[in-house]
Amino acid sequence: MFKKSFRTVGYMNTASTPAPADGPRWLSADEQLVWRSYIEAATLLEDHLDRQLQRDAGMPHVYYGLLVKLAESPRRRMRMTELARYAKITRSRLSHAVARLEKNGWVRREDCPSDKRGQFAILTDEGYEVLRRTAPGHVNAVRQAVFDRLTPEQQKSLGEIMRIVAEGLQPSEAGADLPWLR
Amino acid sequence: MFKKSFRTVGYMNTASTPAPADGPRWLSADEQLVWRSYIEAATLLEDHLDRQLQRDAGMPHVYYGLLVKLAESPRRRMRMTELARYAKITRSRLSHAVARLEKNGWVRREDCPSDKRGQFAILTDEGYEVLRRTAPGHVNAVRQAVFDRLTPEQQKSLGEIMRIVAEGLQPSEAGADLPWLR
DNA sequence: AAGCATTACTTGAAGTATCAACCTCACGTA
DNA sequence: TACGTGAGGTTGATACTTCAAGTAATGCTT
Repeated sequence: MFKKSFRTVGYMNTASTPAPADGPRWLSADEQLVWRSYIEAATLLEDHLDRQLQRDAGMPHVYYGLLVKLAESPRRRMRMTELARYAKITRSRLSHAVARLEKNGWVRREDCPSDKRGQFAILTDEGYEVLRRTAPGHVNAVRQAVFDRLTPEQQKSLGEIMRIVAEGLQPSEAGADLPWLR
Repeated sequence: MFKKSFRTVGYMNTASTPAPADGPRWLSADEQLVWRSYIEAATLLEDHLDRQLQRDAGMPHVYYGLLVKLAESPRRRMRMTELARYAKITRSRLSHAVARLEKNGWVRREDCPSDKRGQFAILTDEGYEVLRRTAPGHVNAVRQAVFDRLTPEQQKSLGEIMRIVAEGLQPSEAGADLPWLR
């Protein structure tokens, strides 16, 4: 004898009867495998890169990303809110992060002349130097973990897929699920 | 006149000369775009699911994953180390996590009879109930963010890609880059 | 020009993650 | 049996993230 609803929690419904039309749409067995692979890879990858950068550059991956954005910006500076938007993190998180990077001497702040509420985060020479010194090792880690293992088609596919997912989650779409407000 | 090495930090070398054979292999423009899409999507997605679950289930995504693993295990229990390995997190992190889930009454610990060092993490009825109640909403969030936006081919491709990346980062391969020790 | 909602950003507290150090027990070996 | 090594797991300090609440400047509206 079987329990009536063996494994109906988590992601999958393995009961023999199909879910009711108005009930939850569980993930299929295939979808579930895809999702687990994604979670596992994403977890391992973020972990791996965090460790690599913590060891070689003395900062977590997100912080490294902030320095990169600044390095790519004109005059190596960016408004706090804009930087937060680019890095896909909250302004609060950025505030704390910049505070820490400032302590390291890798970033400094400067008031925005045209908007007295505004702040620029600016990559210092020292910060640039850290980036220059550690970038090769980091790129290498990314290569080894991702690009060297994928065919060109897979790389292309990954790009398309992630672009779609990212677009669907942009805060710009925040109101898109509240159509009654439009 | 151009600076000699414009933008050689971060991920890309945009200088007109190719990198020396023994120098860092920067990401190509295409690779860079793929990588940014990945980082953005992964950041946004993890954030989105964390918020969704924090709001609806009172716990972060990782913790939810632990409950799911336990729910799927025989007798709803798993040894700590095994659970950590499945969830791709460190034992230390798991220890802290289980301590918190224990406080919530969703998990309890039990000594392993055959190995006095060992501990089982066990999903309580209350924990199971939380899962049962919140799983539909979570699956829905995953669907909306990922599966509903991808074609079947893209889903398949995503699964393959992430499986490859995950495999490359398994701790089991930890010694693979130390061939001189074999 | 005086409200008043909004934008830009910061702060502090509480939650979670990481790292190294630690304890206990298991197991092979002498 | 005693020793040494390693496995299973926890702990506490420190770092990072999140959330809610805060300050201050902007700009619209009347």
